[in-house]
Amino acid sequence: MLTDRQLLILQVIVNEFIHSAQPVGSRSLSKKEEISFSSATIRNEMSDLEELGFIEKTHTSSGRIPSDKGYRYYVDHLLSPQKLNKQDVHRVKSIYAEQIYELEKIVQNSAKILSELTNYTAIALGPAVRENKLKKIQIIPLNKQAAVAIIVTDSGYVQNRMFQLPETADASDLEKLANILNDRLIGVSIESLNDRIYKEVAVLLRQHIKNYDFMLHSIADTLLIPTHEKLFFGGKANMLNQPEFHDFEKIRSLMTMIEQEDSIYELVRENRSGINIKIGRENNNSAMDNCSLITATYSIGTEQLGSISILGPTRMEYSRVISLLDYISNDLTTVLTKLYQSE
Amino acid sequence: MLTDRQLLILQVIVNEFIHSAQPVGSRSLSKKEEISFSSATIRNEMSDLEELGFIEKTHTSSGRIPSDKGYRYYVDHLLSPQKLNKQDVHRVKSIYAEQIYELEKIVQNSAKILSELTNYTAIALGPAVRENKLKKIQIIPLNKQAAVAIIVTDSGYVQNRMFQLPETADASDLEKLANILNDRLIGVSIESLNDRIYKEVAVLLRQHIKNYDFMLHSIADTLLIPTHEKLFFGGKANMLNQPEFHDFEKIRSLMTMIEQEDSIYELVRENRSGINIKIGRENNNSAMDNCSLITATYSIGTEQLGSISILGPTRMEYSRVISLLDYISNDLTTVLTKLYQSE
DNA sequence: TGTTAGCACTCTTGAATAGCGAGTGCTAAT
DNA sequence: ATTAGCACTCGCTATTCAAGAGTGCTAACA
Repeated sequence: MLTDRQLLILQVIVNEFIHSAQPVGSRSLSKKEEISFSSATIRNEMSDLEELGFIEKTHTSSGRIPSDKGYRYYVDHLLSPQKLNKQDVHRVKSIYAEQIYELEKIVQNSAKILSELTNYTAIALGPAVRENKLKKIQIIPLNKQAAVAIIVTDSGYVQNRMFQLPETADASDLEKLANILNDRLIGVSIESLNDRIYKEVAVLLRQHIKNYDFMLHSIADTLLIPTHEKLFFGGKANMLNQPEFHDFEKIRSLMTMIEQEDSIYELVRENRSGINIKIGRENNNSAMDNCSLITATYSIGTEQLGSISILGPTRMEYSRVISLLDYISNDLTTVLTKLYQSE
Repeated sequence: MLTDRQLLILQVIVNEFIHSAQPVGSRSLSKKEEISFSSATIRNEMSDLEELGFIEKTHTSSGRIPSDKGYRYYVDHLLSPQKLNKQDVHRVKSIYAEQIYELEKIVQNSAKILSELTNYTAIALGPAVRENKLKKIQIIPLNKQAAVAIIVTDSGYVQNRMFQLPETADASDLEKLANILNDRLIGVSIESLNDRIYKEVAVLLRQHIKNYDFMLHSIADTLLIPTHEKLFFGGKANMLNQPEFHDFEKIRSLMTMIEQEDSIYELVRENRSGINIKIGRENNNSAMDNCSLITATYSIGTEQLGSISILGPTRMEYSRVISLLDYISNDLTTVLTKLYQSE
């Protein structure tokens, strides 16, 4: 196990590197207030810490930087929680300042504010309606060829999707369709709508509507949920301000990765509630080797809805980011619960 | 005026630079097939072209690169239109391959495909509903505190917006509200909805609904249109692959600018129908000094709806991009008109 | 035995220098 | 009017050099 002195040194190294982005050497460490022993002692300790894998050198005679393992230890054991200052809290509260009631907009806004507060990139994973139950479905005809289906779920999420009509459809057909759907699908989880339509609704459609086949596929397609929830970003360009990304190849691979929603989704689909931290290679994505991802989940009541994450360099201000994310996600949960929980 | 030989040289310089991104010198020019005179002659001509402002040097003894003015002349007079090849056409058609009927998704998809085809950044300005007429408005109650208003415009655009309810509101109030709105607002342009509500609807609300004041503001706020139409992007990271943006400051200022929707909107809100080309400083935005923006508009019927643009380096493949944009925007107009034009 | 001072050594960084290659402008010959 | 020839310029790359920061090791010290 590490001695107290080693822990202290590790902690100071990480803190220092987080703020300077420069390898930290024994001499500059020895000048720190909290450190009362000589640079030679520090060198010995650092040598041990390196052997244990907590810190590394960038070249033979450089100062040390924390390794992924070092950050991991720091995050797990050495982190002192930071209280948000008033400006931060005020800023977070401004998420709800405008009168917004759209769930997605609130989430999107959170990502924006969070990225501004941290100067890192924020990623919000939109509300998962997958397991929501259908509360209401309404059909509005648009013209001869198309109509809109409006879906309301039990957690108050509303979506409208357009679908095509068979040539022969008339107003009464649509009304019948709406009635059948409402009759059969209310209370059904969104993810199984498609299935249910083919299994239960099909029969009824056939009885009541001519050309039911076209209508069937059309409405079933429409109610298919997308493969993943929406992603919202804030501060995509912020990483350009981090010194570690002055390396052109690094910034390119990161930016290219961020553009591919699939890979981001892969990173962010984290289910454990609370705060999750992935450091550097723990993300299993070479473009993320120099990045850490901190994720917090938000819910309505007890039902976990989505997450909000900060993507920053491994050298990120863990303490601040964790505090912010924790605060925002709790806040978000409270607000959303109040706004949307069905009585 | 320029001599034929000068035009030829200008054209070859631009073509060459577009493909190599390297300043082009007299000797390499003289080796080109289409050029039958010596490098010394070319040097003289280039000297004249430089004096006229069409080309410039990067340093005293470098080859020449086109100036903004040079590109402008090239675009206006020297461009040979390029026919799309089969793969391109096929790719463009794939925009509509999936059965999508959401206007916004089609536009978004166009931006994505276009960015992939060009390797530049695509920006689509979403449909302007501003001048659309309200065709139908529907209110769906969600819970005690909130309801959704679904707005359908005459061009088939559907949107849902949530709004808050007064404590006292009951189902019959909402029904009344919906009736009043439908009675009074159908045919009214979306941009003047808010106004009309305060001027006409207010009186009626007062007569029929208790606590009408809260309801009035709530629904009026909800129907206020956003300050600008939605923007969709494709290939934001593509510019990282352009050699001119290996300069860190350039890429940072560009990326930061792209993140600010307001400035993009400013660039893209171009009303003339057809193809619009802005080269380098013509964009009046220092982050765009090394970029050109080519914009094409799309419509439903004769009503101009939005635009789709390509943002690339000034050294962009104008001919190809123009052909693509022209094709896509026409296609888009045709498809949308067929899908959405109200009969 | 743990701590520290001292020292030789390593490596990065930035500045200075030189040679190469591509390109220009000018002049004189065609 | 065109072109060959030539001196000159500038960017690019490689090399060298010194300064500075840091390390590891050894020997002395409390």
